[in-house]
Amino acid sequence: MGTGSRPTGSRSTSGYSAWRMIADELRGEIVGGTVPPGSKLASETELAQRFDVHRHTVRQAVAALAADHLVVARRGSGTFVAEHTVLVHRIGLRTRLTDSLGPRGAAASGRLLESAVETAPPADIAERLRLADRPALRLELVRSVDGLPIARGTAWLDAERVPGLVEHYGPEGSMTAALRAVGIQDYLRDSTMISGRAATAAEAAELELPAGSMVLVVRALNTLPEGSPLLYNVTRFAAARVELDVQHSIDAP
Amino acid sequence: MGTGSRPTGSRSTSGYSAWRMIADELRGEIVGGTVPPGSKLASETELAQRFDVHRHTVRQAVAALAADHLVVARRGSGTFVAEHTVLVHRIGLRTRLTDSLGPRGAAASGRLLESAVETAPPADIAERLRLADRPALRLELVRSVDGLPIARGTAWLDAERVPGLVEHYGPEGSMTAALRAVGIQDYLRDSTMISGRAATAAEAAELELPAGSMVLVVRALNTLPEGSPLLYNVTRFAAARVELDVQHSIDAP
DNA sequence: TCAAGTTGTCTAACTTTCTCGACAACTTGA
DNA sequence: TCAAGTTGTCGAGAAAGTTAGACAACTTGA
Repeated sequence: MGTGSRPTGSRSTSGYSAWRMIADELRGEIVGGTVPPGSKLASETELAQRFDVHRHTVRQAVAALAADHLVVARRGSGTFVAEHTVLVHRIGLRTRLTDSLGPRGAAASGRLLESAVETAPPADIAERLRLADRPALRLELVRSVDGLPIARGTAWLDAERVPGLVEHYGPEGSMTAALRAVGIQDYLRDSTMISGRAATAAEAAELELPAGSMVLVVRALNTLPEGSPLLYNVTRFAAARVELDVQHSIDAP
Repeated sequence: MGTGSRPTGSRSTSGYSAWRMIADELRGEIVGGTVPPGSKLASETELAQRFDVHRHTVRQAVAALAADHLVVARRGSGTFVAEHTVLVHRIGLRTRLTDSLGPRGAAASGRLLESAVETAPPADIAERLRLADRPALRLELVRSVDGLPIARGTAWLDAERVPGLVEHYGPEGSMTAALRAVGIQDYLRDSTMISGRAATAAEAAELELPAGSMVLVVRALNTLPEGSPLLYNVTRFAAARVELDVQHSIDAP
């Protein structure tokens, strides 16, 4: 670290560079609404004074925000807060990833990375899907909007209940459509757990995120209307690109 | 960075130190269930080989995990995955922060940092609470469990609708109890938005987190049973300590 | 046209991180 | 008891990453 006093966490700031902390600070103000979209950010000189660092350090922070498409720098005139383009993912009783992606949902596309039948799935998966000793079907998925990856998911199903599912998982990558093709018309969201952490290297690569980016981990169990478990999903959303909208009311699809 | 090949994001790994990436990797495996609680982590020598770094670098990563109470190192025998102690926060139609904190909810305590009547609240707040030109009451809160801060919240209310609320917000810090004291018996969760980002310096300090830690931002609007808005909450949870449990079914309080 | 203010680029100095080696302290099982 | 394997500690050198200062290129408004 440098010499001056600057925003400092309570402990162990070590290894977390000044420009990163400044970027976090500015990001908080931007997404928190303190600096509205379209407005001009304080100049690099002013920000350097405010955080008591060299202008170049501020530039690095601003560059990071620009890489996230949060701001746009224009030489000669200034740096401006971009229009917020976070996607909104609805979570409700009848959540479908495909049709839940806000205004730009049309451009969404899913891609099946891999599928496999696991004869010995992890114990927690087997328990949640009440597999007993039946094999599990595992799907590895990536969902993108406008060419930008949004989420990396792992889906688990009872392999014997959804024969031929993989063949029906088309290029648009709709789980709902694939399930319909194997005779399952409707399913409901049973439970949803949400947590957050830093992305692993593999996740960061697959989501085209810089190292150390945040992911929102959504673990969801979907059941058939009569209650038996059908689909267990573990989805890692790029936190910088997605916001989750929890639906409480009795479901308006 | 060093010379060897190691887990590397798709772009801009710069400034994100090797030990941090290794820590993210191990954290992903631990919370993802690949390495179950109680099991022994690979030895520092093995991990150094696996990530192609010096043992000292691995030690720094493991030290970070130990600071998060995710692992416990025992000299002579090894490093072990700790029992998971994340708190579970339920989010549902009748969510109350006070009574939603899993098995250890009893030890929870809230603290009022500051309260103020804002004659000119932010536009988005005024709109959500349908304030017109009435003043808003703003409460700044910190919630801790076992002495460890869990969440940092900002609550907004219509100041004229809840006169004397602050005086009733006791040392246990229950919003529900305070509202009851001013005559509001029941309220419902209307909408909940969840996002994630790195903590700002102030948030990290208040939550006693290392710089750059992740927060889950939950923005919730609560209404009276008849539908008029009552309480707008912006709560930042320490992602390392809390998991959100979304309740979909018709509410079992 | 010009001055002031802005972002972009370059080179150099600095600080931190990472590497490397060696040894100590402790636990476990043979 | 002992050997093997583990985490803990120390010191010093090398390689990054980070910060700093000066100047160029561009925009805007007077």
